[in-house]
Amino acid sequence: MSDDDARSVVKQVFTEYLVTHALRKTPERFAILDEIYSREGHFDIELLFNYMKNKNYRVSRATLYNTIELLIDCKLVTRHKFGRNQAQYEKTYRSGHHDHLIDTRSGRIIEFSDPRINDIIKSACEDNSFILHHYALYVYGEQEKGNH
Amino acid sequence: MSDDDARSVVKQVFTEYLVTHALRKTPERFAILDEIYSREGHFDIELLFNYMKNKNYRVSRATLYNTIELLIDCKLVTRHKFGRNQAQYEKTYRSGHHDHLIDTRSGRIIEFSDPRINDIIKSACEDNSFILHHYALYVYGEQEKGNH
DNA sequence: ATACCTGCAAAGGGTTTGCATCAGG
DNA sequence: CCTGATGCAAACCCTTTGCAGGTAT
Repeated sequence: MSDDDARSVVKQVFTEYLVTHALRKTPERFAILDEIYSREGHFDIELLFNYMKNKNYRVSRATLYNTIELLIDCKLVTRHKFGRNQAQYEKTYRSGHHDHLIDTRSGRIIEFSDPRINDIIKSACEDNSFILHHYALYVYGEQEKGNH
Repeated sequence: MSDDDARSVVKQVFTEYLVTHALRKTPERFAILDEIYSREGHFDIELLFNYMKNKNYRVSRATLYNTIELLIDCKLVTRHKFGRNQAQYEKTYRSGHHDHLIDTRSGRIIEFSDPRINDIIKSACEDNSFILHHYALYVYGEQEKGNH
């Protein structure tokens, strides 16, 4: 599946979500989705705001906050609170679930994934009659110098 | 080990930390530590502030924020950012590591622990030459009604 | 035509900071 | 004594909210 294909699938998912919830398919909402899916890595609202401003696409911060909430709800975007600061976001579709090592000195974030985590989550949910929505595993520490 | 013993051990740990880092052993710092370790469950700064005010122990919020930072650094307290709101804290000494299921509807938090998580963290750190400080696993979802 | 949505700016709320005062070493 | 710590309040910053005007349906 090409990148363009992925972006059109994502657009479909969002469209269906909007229809199902009787929400309007405004151009801003799709422009935001497209901007997010055209980039890699983490971002915060301010960064997204600047990305779009630099393309001369005018969106207000209010709309960004509003739209990202919808995207989280339909699982196209994930929100993280790594440090003490503002929220970080990332696209989720076709990125596969992964977790994060956070270097507390540099703030750098390394992604990793381990298939065993799923089993643990599953049993924790079963044990507590819990219906999973999503999960996040954050590992804080420091990366040794010189090896990377 | 009794509760009182635990509290005195914790006080020792904190004292050593302060000495090592050439920080002052002020009465406020120990009063805050003691207040935290005399209670169970999660708390935020505002709650802690009120706890102490109600005991007629005057501490400023600034000191609470400052001190809790030290307690986190010496691993006597853990900070969580479950939702979008303010930080939640909990004492860590002798509570054993545990993780959290967060009911996104009610906000209720259930603790669980799974020994397998440790292996996963360890290998993730090894693979990335990462020196672990701490980690947190958050599982978001909804608890089924009627079973609890 | 009717809500809903957007943009703007102001309000909000948790956390941090500046500064004068206090007190531990 | 000297420097770090405290308390207070103001500043900060990210996020939310209110309102007037615009637009999807």
